Amino acid sequence: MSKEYNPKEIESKWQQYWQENNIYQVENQSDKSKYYVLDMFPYPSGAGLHVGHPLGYIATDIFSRYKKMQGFNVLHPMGFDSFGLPAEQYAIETGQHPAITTENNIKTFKNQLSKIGFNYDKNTEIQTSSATYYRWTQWIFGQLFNAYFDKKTQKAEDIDTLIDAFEKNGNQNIDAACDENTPIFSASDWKNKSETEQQEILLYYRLAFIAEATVNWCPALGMVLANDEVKDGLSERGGHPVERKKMKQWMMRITAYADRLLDNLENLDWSDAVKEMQRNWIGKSIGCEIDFNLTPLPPVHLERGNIQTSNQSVYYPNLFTTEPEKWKYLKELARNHRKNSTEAENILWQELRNQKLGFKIRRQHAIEDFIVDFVSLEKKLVIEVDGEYHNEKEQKEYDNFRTWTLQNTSFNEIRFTNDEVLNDLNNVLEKIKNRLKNNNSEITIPSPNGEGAGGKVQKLTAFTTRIDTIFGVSYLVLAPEHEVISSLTTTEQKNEVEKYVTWAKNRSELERQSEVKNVSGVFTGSYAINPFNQEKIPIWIADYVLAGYGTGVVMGVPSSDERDFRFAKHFNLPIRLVIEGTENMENPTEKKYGKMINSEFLNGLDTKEAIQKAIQFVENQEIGQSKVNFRLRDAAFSRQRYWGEPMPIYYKNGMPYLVDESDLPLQLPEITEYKPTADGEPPLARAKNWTYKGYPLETTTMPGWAGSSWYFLRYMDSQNQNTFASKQATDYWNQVDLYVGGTEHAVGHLLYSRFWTNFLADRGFISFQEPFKKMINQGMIQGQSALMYRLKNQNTFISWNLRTNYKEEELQELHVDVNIVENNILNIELFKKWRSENENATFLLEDDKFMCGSQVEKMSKRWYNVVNPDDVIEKYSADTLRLYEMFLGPLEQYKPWSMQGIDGCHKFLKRLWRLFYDNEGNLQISNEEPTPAELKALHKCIKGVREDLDRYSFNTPVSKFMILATELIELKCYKKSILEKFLGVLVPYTPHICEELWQNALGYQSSIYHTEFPTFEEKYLTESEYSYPIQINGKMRGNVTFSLDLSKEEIEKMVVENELVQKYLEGNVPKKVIVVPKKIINVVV
RNA sequence: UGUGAAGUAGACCAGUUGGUUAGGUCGUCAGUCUCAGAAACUGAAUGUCGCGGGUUCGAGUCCUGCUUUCACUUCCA
Repeated sequence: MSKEYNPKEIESKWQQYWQENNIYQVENQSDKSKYYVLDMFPYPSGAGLHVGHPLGYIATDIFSRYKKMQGFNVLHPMGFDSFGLPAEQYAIETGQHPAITTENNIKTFKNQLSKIGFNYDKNTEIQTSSATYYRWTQWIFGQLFNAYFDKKTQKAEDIDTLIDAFEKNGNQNIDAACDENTPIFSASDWKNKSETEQQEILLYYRLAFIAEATVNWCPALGMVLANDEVKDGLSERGGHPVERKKMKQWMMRITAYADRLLDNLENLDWSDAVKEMQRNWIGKSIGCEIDFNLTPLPPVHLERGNIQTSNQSVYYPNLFTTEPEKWKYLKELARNHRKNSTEAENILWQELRNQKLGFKIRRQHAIEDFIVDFVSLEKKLVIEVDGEYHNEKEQKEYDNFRTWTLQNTSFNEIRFTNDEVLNDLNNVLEKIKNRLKNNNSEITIPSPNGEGAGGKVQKLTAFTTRIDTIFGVSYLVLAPEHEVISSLTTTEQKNEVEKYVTWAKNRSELERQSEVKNVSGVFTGSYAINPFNQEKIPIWIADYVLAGYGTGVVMGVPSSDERDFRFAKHFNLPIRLVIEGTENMENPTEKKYGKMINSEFLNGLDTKEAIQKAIQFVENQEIGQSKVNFRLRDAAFSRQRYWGEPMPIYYKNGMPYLVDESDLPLQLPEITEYKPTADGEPPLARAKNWTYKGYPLETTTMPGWAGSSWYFLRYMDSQNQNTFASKQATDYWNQVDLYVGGTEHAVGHLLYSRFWTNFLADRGFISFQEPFKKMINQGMIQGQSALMYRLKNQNTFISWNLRTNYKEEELQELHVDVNIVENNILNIELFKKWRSENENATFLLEDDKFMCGSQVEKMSKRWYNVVNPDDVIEKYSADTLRLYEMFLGPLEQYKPWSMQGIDGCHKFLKRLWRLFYDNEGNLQISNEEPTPAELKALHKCIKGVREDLDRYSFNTPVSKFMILATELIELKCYKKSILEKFLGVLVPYTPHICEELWQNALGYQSSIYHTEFPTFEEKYLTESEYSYPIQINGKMRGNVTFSLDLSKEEIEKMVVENELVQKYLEGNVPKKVIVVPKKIINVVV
């Protein structure tokens, strides 16, 4: 019987053979070292696979075969993330149970996979929607419900520990991750609470908890989405608009793990891109919260003067800054003060009097209840000189009270110590001058504090990471949603503010994000006081401030923040430079770090020092504290859906309780319709008797990421009935050694599964914190669409290169099915059949062919560029498909699918076949001893392939196989000892053909899969002689052969004497001779 | 805006710590086979390694500046 390479016959044969012999079966206990390879959990969609899907599976299949042949016990399972939206949507539309659709889809999926030659241990397969699986998803949920996070130990602990602590000491000494509004209570408070009240408190601490939260509600999908499921204000799935809505929700306290999730990234062998995305998503920023007091409305009785400024008349208090009644008493006091003034006061007075600084300064002047040292009534600046006693606590309080009062009267205050005046008078005068110049009292509009919300708002707290720039603050901005807005808006500004807030609130998330560059905002009319220099700064509202981040209040520092800069420019607010070197810059925000200037006690410090010193000041003054902020929010866990895991929760007096472990799984009930109920309840509300022990059960289900957050653990021990996976199994298999999948899960699945794994480790169920040690993100395979032109309104198609003969508006560009185009040449017959209207079309040809154009875009049905792997296998073979997908390029890279190269791979397999069988199909294997040249070619290949695979380079071995085949053909080498090693390195890539040749051509009785991966031996690559390339001045001039036994010096000597070298030397003596053994010789003239 | 990746023949990719005349596949061309074509087989040609500087005996590889492309990200104070 003659033997041809007939893939159809051999491929199905061996697929069956492997299956029957169960050669992929995994032992769960072994003395061998383990290796765990995993593909990202597929969702079995109904659409079937296209050629891009198996890319990662082929790579992992190759890698697990490689590892197995190296003697590892390899776990490489496959299963299905089978809860999900498409099946449910289909159920809503057709009434068919999602379980049935899902089952069918999985069947198709598995069928397609097995055709490619993948084989998985059947016993390990899991499906998230089967009760034997989700029973444990529910159990883990229960563990999360019964746990809280201790911040001191940075670990999750049993909730009972917390209850014990409450009973003994209340919660004063507890440092745990909890709700912001958790009240403080004592042990007796706790004991006096009812059970319901106690449960309510516990919800503030549980890692799985219910809370009123603003969620992303998608009305079209009828469900709540997690932050990572929303893109640009639209749902990731389906692209429906998403709105913010307050709802009671199950949540996961992932924020408790923010620090751990961030720190652990360090040790993961993942791409920098994904790590960076996770870092950004967690968004840790270390900063400082700082209070800004508001300037209140001056008491009415002070308004007795009238000062004419440039163009308007504003009321201000004049000389008489206290009431006549008070003045009677204060007059005496003031006189005494003048008589007994300190040395410092006297020295300063000499410099201030007679308008020496350009303004009239008064001495010992009474304001309200106080007598101030010096004052400029015109600029409303009070100058105080403090004696020693000002450092005492009581005096400090008194001073603060006075400062407050002065601010009430719209006076500003500048204060110096005796020492400063005595030792550094010039500096003091400089500061006073500056303040007199800058104190812009003319525009002062007093804050309405005392009106509106009853004057309760006395301060605003801002969050900043750059407290060092505090002296550059020229305004405050609030988010439009901020609740204090109404109480601090002045009557004059009320209309404008209301208009703006309404406008800003009605803008969709999408608009807000896409119009980043548009500056908008409105002034509230109120002012706050910079606690560092008592300066008065206006308070604005702008939508570039997000209510959900920090405190919703930003201190505007136009000189060092891009957005603040734009804002200040737009609204003409002052820009104060605080960093050295920004003085002459058009945009000072381009230099963000450096030495501080114009910043009083921070001057001269660099950014880091200044931040520390400023935080110290803030904390000493008790006007704020250093604070760490995260962008990460707690994750919404409820879905108003049917096709998901039911929560093992029932309600007693409105409080959630866990279903007993022994009653798990809580089975998904059968219902007749999968839509929400008429009054908006989730579909589970339709279920009959949806109760537990007479209490109502939770009606929302778990999100898609619940099941996929721990599936890699179940694979380790998928049949276990007693636990989610035995400790023995998880200890043995440990982390996933190689995880392959797309980048689209960068912040969703990959963050949640890290969270759950960390949690399970904390609770002692497993002994490692991180699920995936090494990850490779495969690039997408893009489609290559075929394009053609048709004359508008005519049934005439134009071959591609003839299009230039027509005007653009005469032509219509169309996509054509790529499966009927080969090498850009259209198969006209098939095209006519493709669409009935093409039957009678006219074709204008070039060189008797109809050419198409091509374009790379996403592989999608819409563009008719989907290539189905089944078709490729039908036309070529599964081995060809596997080889070619790897050959396309590096795994991580995005690359277009093109049929152009696939021929080459197919030809390679045919050439391989011909090494075993001659043209007539006769076996031509010989048992001769191999020659050194043959061994060298083989071992060069083995070495290369091993090195490539060890660094996860899957495309490069392919070309090494091709080179070896070509070399062996050239050498006419049909020797068994060489060819069997060749099959050994090749079998992970093309298992079918290799198994066939192994058993039927070479005559082995058992599977090639059980052989060892060929090892490389250095001795075949080393030679006794080496033909050295000779360079003269770095240029190649020829080759000279030397024995490898010669020393460098000997070679040097011989090189110079060499004819060839002599020719180029032209009688000169070489300056230098470089000999690199086994590499090169370079002669420098 | 930031982060990451990448520019090597007509196309898609290799090129490991600097070291031979930069490789593989497709395509192109020629030959064998054929009445002819397709297929198959055999062979050949094809490169300013994005641009400019630098380091070195020697640079596709290291450093630096510029430039182009792609992916993800994007008001986080």
